[in-house]
Amino acid sequence: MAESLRLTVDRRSPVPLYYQVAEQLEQAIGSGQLSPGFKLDNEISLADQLGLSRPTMRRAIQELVDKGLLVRKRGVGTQVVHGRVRRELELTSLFDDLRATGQKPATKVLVNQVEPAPAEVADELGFAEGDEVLHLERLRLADEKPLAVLRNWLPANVIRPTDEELENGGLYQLIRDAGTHVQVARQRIGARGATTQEARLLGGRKNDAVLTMQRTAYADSGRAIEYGDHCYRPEAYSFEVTLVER
Amino acid sequence: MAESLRLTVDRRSPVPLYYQVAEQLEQAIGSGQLSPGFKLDNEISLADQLGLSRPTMRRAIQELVDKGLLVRKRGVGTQVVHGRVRRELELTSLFDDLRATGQKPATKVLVNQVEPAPAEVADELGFAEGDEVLHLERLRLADEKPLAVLRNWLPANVIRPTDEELENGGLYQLIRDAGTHVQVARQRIGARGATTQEARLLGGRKNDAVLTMQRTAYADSGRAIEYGDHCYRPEAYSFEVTLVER
DNA sequence: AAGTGGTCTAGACCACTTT
DNA sequence: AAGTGGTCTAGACCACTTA
Repeated sequence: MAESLRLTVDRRSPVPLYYQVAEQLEQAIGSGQLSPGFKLDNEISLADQLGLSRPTMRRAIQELVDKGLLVRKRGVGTQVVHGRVRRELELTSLFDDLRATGQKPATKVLVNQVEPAPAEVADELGFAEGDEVLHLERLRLADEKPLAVLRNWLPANVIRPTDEELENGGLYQLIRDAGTHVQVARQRIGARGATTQEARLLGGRKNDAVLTMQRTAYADSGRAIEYGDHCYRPEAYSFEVTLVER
Repeated sequence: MAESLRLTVDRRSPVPLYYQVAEQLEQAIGSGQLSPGFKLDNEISLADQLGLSRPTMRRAIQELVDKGLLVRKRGVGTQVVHGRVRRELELTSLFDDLRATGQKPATKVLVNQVEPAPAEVADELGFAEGDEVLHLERLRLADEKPLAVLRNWLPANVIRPTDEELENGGLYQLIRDAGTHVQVARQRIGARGATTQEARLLGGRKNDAVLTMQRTAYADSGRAIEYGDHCYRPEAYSFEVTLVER
């Protein structure tokens, strides 16, 4: 089957070649230009068409396989996955997520102080109990409606934001601005009934179901940079994950 | 810093070299032989020590970066991530998960019949409304206690299990046994209050918080192979995800 | 300046699937 | 037998970080 795409690469660009190709393929799939089930040319042929080596073309394809947009089968070929493409869970903050989807995020700061780490927090961050940590509690709103209660603890020497800084952007933006790069985060997602305080903040009743997420994030130095314990109004928020068999 | 590890590769083994190395590194991290914060030798040195090319060594390291066990930083090096390692969300069935963690899984079959696809299901599977699908409803128990209500719909020609087969293993095992390889699954995780029926099955009350998961799985042919709508007792189950910035 | 990971090449051989 | 993706090599040059 012939390729109906016009892929191009710009070798003067600082953007990696594999990334340029992956982006164009992703866009072609997202726009429907490549329909579900469409069979791509083989890797060597595609590489030749673009003037790339096979490993580079292969890496471009692998990016989309990892995202769940393409499937590969040895001896057979590479095909576009059937089914709709949804927005993925990424290593971005809720604040950025909301802004990206056109909802108007807002933040109300409830707690912003340095205090000794509670046992659970010290455990998650790899600290000793009682070491000083920055404790944040925020109510996150989207389009003026309460969405989530966000509790976070950070090592005291990462950031010291003002309430105003917390109201104007996401936590991860502040961490990035401080020159710290978050590379890995482990999340545990669950559910429970809302506490009285949570229900009041979120505008529901005690024991209403809330979606919960506990997260520990690590900087590229390998050290723990943040522990978060969040709860969300489940009518307004859910997590999406794509799993790929490798 | 010198490497304190004894990594070896067996070139006669059919197991890929990068995978052999990744496995040994993962085990060394998991066993504590490589402590959090430990700095690995650079890629070229490690490759030389093992008699591998740099791309192969690099791929071994990348596997563990993707799993969130290592972090890399250009100009600096590769380090073991601080913090505990948890079991990951993988493309396995709940049944296998439970067995792997030593809990005794059991299944009670509630529905096992072929019927016309409801609108939502047809939409998720990419079928026309009314096309025939296999509809399953199961109550999953762990150590004799109810854990989850599992509702699944599959194209009618994938499997036709007996109730007994469903009671003795996981759905994914049956799909694999039928020669179908599941490569990609998209999951949406949320929460809500239990319905009356769910509360009765799970041994709770109506409106108790339940953790929910909707999943669409795709075979390596790219076609949708399963849609599932599950709910879990949140005291007994949660999802874990590792996010990696690439 | 030295060392690190990030990208890229141009091949090679193999395992698996389909014809 | 032909075609596909999976693995692997032995280099190369570059960008970034640290000293």
